[in-house]
Amino acid sequence: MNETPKSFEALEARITEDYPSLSRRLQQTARFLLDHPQKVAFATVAKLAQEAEVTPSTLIRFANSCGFKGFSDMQELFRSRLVDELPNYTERIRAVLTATGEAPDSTQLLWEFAEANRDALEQLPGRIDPKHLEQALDILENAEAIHVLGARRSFVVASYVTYALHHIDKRAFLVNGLGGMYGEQMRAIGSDDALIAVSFSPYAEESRQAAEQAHERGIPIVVITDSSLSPMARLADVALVVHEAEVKSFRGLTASLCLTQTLAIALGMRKDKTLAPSSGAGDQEHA
Amino acid sequence: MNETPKSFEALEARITEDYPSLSRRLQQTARFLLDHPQKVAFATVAKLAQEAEVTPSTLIRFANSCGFKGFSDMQELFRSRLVDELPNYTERIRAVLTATGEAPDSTQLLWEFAEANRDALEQLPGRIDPKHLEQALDILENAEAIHVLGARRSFVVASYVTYALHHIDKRAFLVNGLGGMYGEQMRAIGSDDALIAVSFSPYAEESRQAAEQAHERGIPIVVITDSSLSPMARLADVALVVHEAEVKSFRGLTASLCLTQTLAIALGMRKDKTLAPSSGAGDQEHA
DNA sequence: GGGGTAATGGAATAAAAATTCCATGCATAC
DNA sequence: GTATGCATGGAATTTTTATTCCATTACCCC
Repeated sequence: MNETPKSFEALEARITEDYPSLSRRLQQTARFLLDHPQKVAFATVAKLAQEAEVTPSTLIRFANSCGFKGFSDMQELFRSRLVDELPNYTERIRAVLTATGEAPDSTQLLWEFAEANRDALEQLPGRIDPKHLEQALDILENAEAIHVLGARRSFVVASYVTYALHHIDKRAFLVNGLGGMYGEQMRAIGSDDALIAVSFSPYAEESRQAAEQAHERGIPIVVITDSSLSPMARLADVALVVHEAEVKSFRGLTASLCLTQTLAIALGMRKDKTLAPSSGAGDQEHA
Repeated sequence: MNETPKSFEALEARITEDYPSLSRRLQQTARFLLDHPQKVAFATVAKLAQEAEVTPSTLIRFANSCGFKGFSDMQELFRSRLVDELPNYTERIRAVLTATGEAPDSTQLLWEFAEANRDALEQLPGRIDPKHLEQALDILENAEAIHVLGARRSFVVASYVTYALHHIDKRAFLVNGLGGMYGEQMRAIGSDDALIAVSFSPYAEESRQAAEQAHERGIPIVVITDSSLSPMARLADVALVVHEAEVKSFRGLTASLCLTQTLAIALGMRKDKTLAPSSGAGDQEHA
């Protein structure tokens, strides 16, 4: 047996290394521990065992297999890790920012971005009108298939929406303009389908044109954009307006992703409710 | 006796207020608690008593005098402080959630997602090792061009990275496997280039193979993944591990996006510093 | 200075938690 | 099939930790 890890990082490395050779339950334990170091620091063996869905014995065995005398011994490392971390978020940013020269610029930046995006997310739910959200869901629910349009920065969101829709078993197509075929892809939209158009400033012309075309055909359109003044908004049956974080003139996407994630899961829950009123939406794995 | 404090802040206020009227030992205890909240969160009554140079009984008495049922009860607040920092937000969610019938499910869900993603973002900067971040930037800075690999859910992140890199005028290519040409695209990577591989559970086999191939060729690899147990992690020159929010078995992407955003901008700032030391990174528009 | 009151320390007790141990299950090799 | 070895769950045990209680001390008012 190797020597026992002396720091959290060492433990992490050790677990990573040993992982493949561990038994099923011990692997399960390993994953839980690395995924929830926070909880491990505080909770008791019994509580953790319950959460990780293993028995207390397994936790102890795991600790032993890492070379610790017992679970408590291992827990020490999880705790020491938290002690190093500063308690208050804003304080910590300030600490990093003022200690110029010590912490690298990149880490300061990471704190700034995280904080800015957190702000954006905090404001998001309050700014979205519940009525609009429901209307969007109505449209999507009634659609035979959903086509998703988004260029440049919006492409990221569009591809995520498509991915998420697939996961709830909703037919979805990403209008990606591959081979310069925006027009062709848009014409392939059936009359019972719907369109989700994502568009952020500076609004890509090709997206606008494509959306206009769909609008003329009477295809229902849900627009996700960053301003109600967006040229897309007036084409929309429902427009969802998202304010993104901005750091160093660079806009984030977290709020939009959060919104689209919600759209997809809410849609999934509606489907489940229709099909089997008793079950939840929790049956897609690792989505 | 007043009611028991429900948050660490409330407790702090309460102690401050009561302080003058406390006995000598209790004052001593109060000072110790406020000076070392960190320790209080973790240690046992006996240990703390020793450190504070009072007896265990005194600690218990103190907790009781603040209105708690026992010491453990009070310790809860010291712990919760280290874990979650905003009771306001959670309260708001709960308010929305309990007012069932009024707000539609979808809006509740939006609040949940926003909160979960905020959590993920809160933990992100503390979990990323500044050294790793710098190493990743070193690799990217020295690369002639950067290739970005990511399938399925990771594709969203990969395409965002590519987009962001273009915006800081770094040559970037998205390895998208279009036409089933993963192998071909990977072989097109030059010997002075670098690879960013994004991979989340369930780890896509095609990504692993592609990364393996690059690894054998000695191409520097930066991996962005959700667990240090990821099969990609061992191929990496630097592995950045991100914990994403999870609601209803559906994982978010906000933390990963935030991290990649940071990588791109930090890289941009380095370039600017090299070219014209006086200016910042703020010259790309609406990126 | 004496009697009372509140504070304190420490030992005894109760509660909770960690750990051990064994019976059972499961898979694999023969 | 059967036997063997490791993995697992759960109950029993031990250890640790929190709490209570009471004897002692310090302080204050009379």
